[in-house]
Amino acid sequence: MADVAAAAGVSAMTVSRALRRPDSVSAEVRARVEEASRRLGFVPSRVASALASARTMTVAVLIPSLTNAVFIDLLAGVQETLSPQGYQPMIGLTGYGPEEEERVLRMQLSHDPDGVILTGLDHTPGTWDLLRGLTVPVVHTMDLSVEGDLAAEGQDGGCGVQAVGFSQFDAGYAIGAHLAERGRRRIGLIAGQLDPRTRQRCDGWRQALRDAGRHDPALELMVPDATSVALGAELLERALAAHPDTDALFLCNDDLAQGALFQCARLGIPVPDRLAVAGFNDLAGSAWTLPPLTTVATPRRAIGVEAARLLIAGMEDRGPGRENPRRVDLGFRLMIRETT
Amino acid sequence: MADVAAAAGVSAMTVSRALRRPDSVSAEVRARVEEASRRLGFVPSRVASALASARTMTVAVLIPSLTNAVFIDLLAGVQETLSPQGYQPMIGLTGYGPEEEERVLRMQLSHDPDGVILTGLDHTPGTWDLLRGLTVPVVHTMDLSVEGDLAAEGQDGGCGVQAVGFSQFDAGYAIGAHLAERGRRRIGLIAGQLDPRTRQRCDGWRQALRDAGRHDPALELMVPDATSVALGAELLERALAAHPDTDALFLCNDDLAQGALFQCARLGIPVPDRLAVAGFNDLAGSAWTLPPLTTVATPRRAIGVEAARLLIAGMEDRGPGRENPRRVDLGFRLMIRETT
DNA sequence: CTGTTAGCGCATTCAT
DNA sequence: ATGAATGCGCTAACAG
Repeated sequence: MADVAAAAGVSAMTVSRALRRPDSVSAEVRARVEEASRRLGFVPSRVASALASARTMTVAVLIPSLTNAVFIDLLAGVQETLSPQGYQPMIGLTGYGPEEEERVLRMQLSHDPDGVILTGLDHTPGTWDLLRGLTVPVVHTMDLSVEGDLAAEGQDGGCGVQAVGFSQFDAGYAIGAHLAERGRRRIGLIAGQLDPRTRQRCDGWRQALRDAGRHDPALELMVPDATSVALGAELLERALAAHPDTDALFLCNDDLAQGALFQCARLGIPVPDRLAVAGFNDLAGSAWTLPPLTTVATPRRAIGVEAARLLIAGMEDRGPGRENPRRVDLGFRLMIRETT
Repeated sequence: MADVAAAAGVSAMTVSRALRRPDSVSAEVRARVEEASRRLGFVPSRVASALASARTMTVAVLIPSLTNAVFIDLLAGVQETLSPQGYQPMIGLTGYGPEEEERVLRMQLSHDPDGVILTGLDHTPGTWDLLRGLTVPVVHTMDLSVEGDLAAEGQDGGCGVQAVGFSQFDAGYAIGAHLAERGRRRIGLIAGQLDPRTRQRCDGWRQALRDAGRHDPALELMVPDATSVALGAELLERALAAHPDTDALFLCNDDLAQGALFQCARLGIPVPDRLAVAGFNDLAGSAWTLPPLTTVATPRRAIGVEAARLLIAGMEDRGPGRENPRRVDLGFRLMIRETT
């Protein structure tokens, strides 16, 4: 920067200003600085800038995994919103574990991010401690649960928690109610990857069936494994073997549902005539299965975009306190297609 | 750090040492420092560390997009390898455009990464310039093409280029040869997302058909759009409408192939009896389609892991020059299933 | 094995 | 609108 300053015949400070806020210097000086800067191939050091200004222009983004398309979409929304503003997302992978999340968060915080985006509201007390100690904005995503909510408020010491997402419970309820409305009587559940959000969906589904007077716990098949097409195929077979009279199934993620659909075709089980099938998330391809899959479309990308927006708002205004607690519900859409 | 030093009764320098290389201080001092550090909740500032030591512990990772599972897998391999070593990947999205790649790279470089991982070998001259000017290791991935290779060597001024991947051309050739061996005579091609790697696959396929004396350019359907299940379904219909006698199809990515398979089922076209179908990449679900999809399994994750390993090797030894140019071919596997 | 000195490259704060 | 002085928090280099 000193070299550029010398070349432009100004002080280093003026170079710094000219490059960051061009209209804070005279037009003539600006031109000279820009020319010199370009000619010398000057690239400002963000590290030095960060140390001097206490702004790293990075944002910590913690998600459970890269193998679930849901979080990729979330990430894409975050990235496309932060990047144009000059912020660099730093990905942290928690592997669905609150303890690992705390560990990863600790690592990320050592980079002094200007903001933090987390998945879910289920964090360790240690994580809540860390978050409470931060002076930068924090946004939680994907989860808006009432229980988690209250717990969060409590944990966060009444300081308020920003969250963007939708009600997993309500979405699960919607699917359950839809299946019941279709006149199905033996409605089963297949779930994998039992994180809190999956559980809430299942809770919603269960409540809907109870409200319809058709809940049978025996028809619930829940396993801890990561969801996949292969697992869906396998679990469908297991579920039907155990309860051949099942006439509808809710699978907690579309990859499971797609696998189940393939397996139905293989086994010659007519869908939806003999078995109705519903998925969750409306993942790629779900509109094209045979028959097209009934599912719940979730606004993952939009959640990422909105979370990033809130964060930017909080990072821009360098006001004294943290901004107002806030909750953004982006809803969901029941996609009734042909498997139900 | 000064506070920790005071609490432990040592100098700040000793705290720094005790925390970074515990065995460089006496056991007693180490214990005192660790205790004080923990008690005060000290988290070293990486920004300051970076400025003082000229090592940011970050790595720039440039990929075309987050919507193609191939690059997610690559990214996962990179992340799982870098993260345990304390390196933080910084994702940059190029949108498949060399110009955008250069722009993004410039941004990333302002963060002073300790290493750079890129996708492909097709970069702008400006990008090559930037890379040549770096003193940190650079690894290119996914592409090992001879042409790109030579170009790269030229561009890089004989300095040598590190690349990890497989031969897209050979993989395409393998699929073409397989289809020909199966006795198919009217073998078509459907391709989207026409980046250099896709083109090389197509080139390989084309060469195989020529070698078999069965290449008909009329059966090639290439569109610039991003690949997807929906696009596969649509293009299958278009291809068959234009050339009803087609008896085999290579689709340049599995999502296209899965869509094509769905559409065949809808149109009542027996696979493989009337039409053989082959995909590429062996994406999730391809082993479960009806019938299971013949495709080429590509080592995306392994490429990410190996690229990160090479990078780490280069970053650890702070030797004078860049390490030896090197090329790592991780190969591919033809997965013959039932669609051919 | 430990401490001292100096400086990484900027931006904040104040002065002009 | 521009410049000078100062320090961000840590580590390299050297001394002891």
